[in-house]
Amino acid sequence: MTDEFECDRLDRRRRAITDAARALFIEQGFERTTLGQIVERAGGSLATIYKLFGNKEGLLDAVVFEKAASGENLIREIAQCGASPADTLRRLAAVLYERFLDPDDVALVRIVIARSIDDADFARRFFESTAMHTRRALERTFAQWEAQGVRLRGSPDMLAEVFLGLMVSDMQTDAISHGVVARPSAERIAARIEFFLRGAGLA
Amino acid sequence: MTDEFECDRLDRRRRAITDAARALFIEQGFERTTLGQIVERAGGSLATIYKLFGNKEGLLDAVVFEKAASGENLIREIAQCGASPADTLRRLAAVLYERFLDPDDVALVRIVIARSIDDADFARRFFESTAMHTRRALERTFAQWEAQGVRLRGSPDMLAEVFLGLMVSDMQTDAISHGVVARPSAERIAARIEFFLRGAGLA
DNA sequence: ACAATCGTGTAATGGATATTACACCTTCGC
DNA sequence: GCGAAGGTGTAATATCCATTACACGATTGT
Repeated sequence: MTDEFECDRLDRRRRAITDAARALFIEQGFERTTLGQIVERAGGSLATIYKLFGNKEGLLDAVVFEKAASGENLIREIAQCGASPADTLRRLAAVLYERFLDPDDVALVRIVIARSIDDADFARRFFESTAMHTRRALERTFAQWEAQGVRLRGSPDMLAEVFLGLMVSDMQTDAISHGVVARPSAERIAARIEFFLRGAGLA
Repeated sequence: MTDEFECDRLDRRRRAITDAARALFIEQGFERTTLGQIVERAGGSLATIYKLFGNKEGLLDAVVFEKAASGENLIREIAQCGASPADTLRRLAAVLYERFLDPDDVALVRIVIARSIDDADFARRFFESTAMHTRRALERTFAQWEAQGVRLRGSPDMLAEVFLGLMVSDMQTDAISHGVVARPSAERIAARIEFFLRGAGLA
């Protein structure tokens, strides 16, 4: 009896392996994680990993890009709710913060940065498939508002840069400081958004 | 005849080694750089490295913290020129950008992040000895202005966070993206400062 | 000039781990 | 049930590099 979730045994194997690999990479980093540990946790065998992913780097690739769904859709959804620009940005900030401060995400970013020392192209692809899309989507949103008659102080691309910079710098600080700095409180985040709205001429 | 710049041969040796190590770390990263390469470039021998630095990590430590002079003094100097808050911040931004976008600095930050996966404490010490000092110095500057009667929108610590966030996010983006994103033009930077001044109620 | 101190060059040592090879055994279609 | 296709577990292979050991030669103070 073939379960519909098991139609392809290889798919299940692939999943089990990437799940185990992701967990181990997040715990220990890429270099410290041995293929042996992955097999130990996921079952299966070394040979299967090589068959499915080519080599260890192929496995990292699969892990990183599997969850690299960009914030693009997120932004589009929230932007199309029809709320005022200020409210839209407030809601957006809350959602993006949640995402950017997720410890697992931060750990993966750390890994991408570390890996990028040896493989610059890897970092570029990652950046393109995540932050770049998010930035462009936000830029389009600002441009759209402007086209609808909203007066903005600053160009859409500068504003997108700054807005994301305000969100992301905490994640990046966290990536560097490894938890020295407490994550910002809700009040602190709110204060930043109001700051942004003033700067952009929206409040 | 002992040259005054050569009073201690060990000091010269130490310098030659850290110079070679820094260059190689920046070029190739920490892991890929072998002690053999360092000896090859600096002369001397493996035994000397172990005598002076204990082990490979000790050498990285020396390299990273030797140039980790914080932006603290910089901020104090510029803040005490007596210019208006707005002009002080404009000048500060120019100087900090110069510093944060230096490719060698970015490469070292990448290395610190990579290393922090295995040694969280290393990252913490780095962060404390650099960004943390800069942040506190800026915070004190804002507080001082407030004490002198300047009206600010937002608390000194929130403003310091945001100001540095605006400066630093580019460096960090660069660290991640490995040069995908063009570094901001002077105009772009200027636009950001004006944005900050509006947000802080200084313009 | 002398001897002791200390850096130098070379050559082990030792451990870790990605990658491959190979001989079983399980699974699935018929 | 049967046989082929393909996972599985184990055990090499092969390399790479930090670290240590050691014997030689240079430098310095007297």
